[in-house]
Amino acid sequence: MSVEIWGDKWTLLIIRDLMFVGKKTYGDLLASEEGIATNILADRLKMLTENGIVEQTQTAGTRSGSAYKLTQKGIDLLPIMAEIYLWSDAHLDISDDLRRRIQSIKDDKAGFIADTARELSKGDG
Amino acid sequence: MSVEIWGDKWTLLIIRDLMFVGKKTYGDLLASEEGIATNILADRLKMLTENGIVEQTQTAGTRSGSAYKLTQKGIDLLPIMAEIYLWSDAHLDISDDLRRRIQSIKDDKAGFIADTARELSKGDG
DNA sequence: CTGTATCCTTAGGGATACTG
DNA sequence: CAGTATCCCTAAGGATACAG
Repeated sequence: MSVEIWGDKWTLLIIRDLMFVGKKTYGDLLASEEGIATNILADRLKMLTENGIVEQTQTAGTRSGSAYKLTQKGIDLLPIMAEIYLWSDAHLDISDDLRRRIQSIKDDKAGFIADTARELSKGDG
Repeated sequence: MSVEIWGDKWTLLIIRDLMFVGKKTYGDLLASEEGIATNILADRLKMLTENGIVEQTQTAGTRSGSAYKLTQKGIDLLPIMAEIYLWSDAHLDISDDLRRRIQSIKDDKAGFIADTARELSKGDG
């Protein structure tokens, strides 16, 4: 039951950041609000890459594949994340800001997922 | 982002067992395929209870509230679990048996969720 | 900036004995 | 059967120095 992904705090936060927060680089992810350690971040990115959920952008020529992005398999996690947010909205004490952003999921879940997925797929190869 | 729940392997498995496997008692849960330790199980059940996701059935008079069940808040996790299963079906190497059971979610997700929720709510007080 | 390597500490958790 | 209490040990992970 994909416990590797759902049984780890940091993995979840990385996916969130790549999916919704627009983070792309190692440095972006490192600067997460929660303060992940460098070795942990590297370890999780490796695991996610090995599992085909994340990949490094190869802009062929650009030195260092510093950018990460979700693969289609990773993008397919969107419905799960959306449901997690909806549940959080209903049952958790969250910030007004987050609640406002969740409103767009409530307004049109399918649309939100489709739009976000399209955005994440930009420039896929 | 409810990292308590989604960042812990055992918590996820307990919810799964209560939600889909029909387990109710401490002993049932203890006998999980994955082999949870007694102290860990007790700890997680306590955490889930404190978070209002699980409650002990009080059959008023029956000694020892040995049965656990999901609260409404816990039942509301159903859409998330359903999406996790759908994702697993699409992207993971799972058993034929599990795939067969997921088929019923694919056939009618809303119906599956409604039916399961109703089943879990039986005898709520 | 993107990682890798090491060190060191703590907490998670397996095993198991024990209690109501 | 339903938990609690201990013990012990490994592994997760924070801090940080180092490397490409």
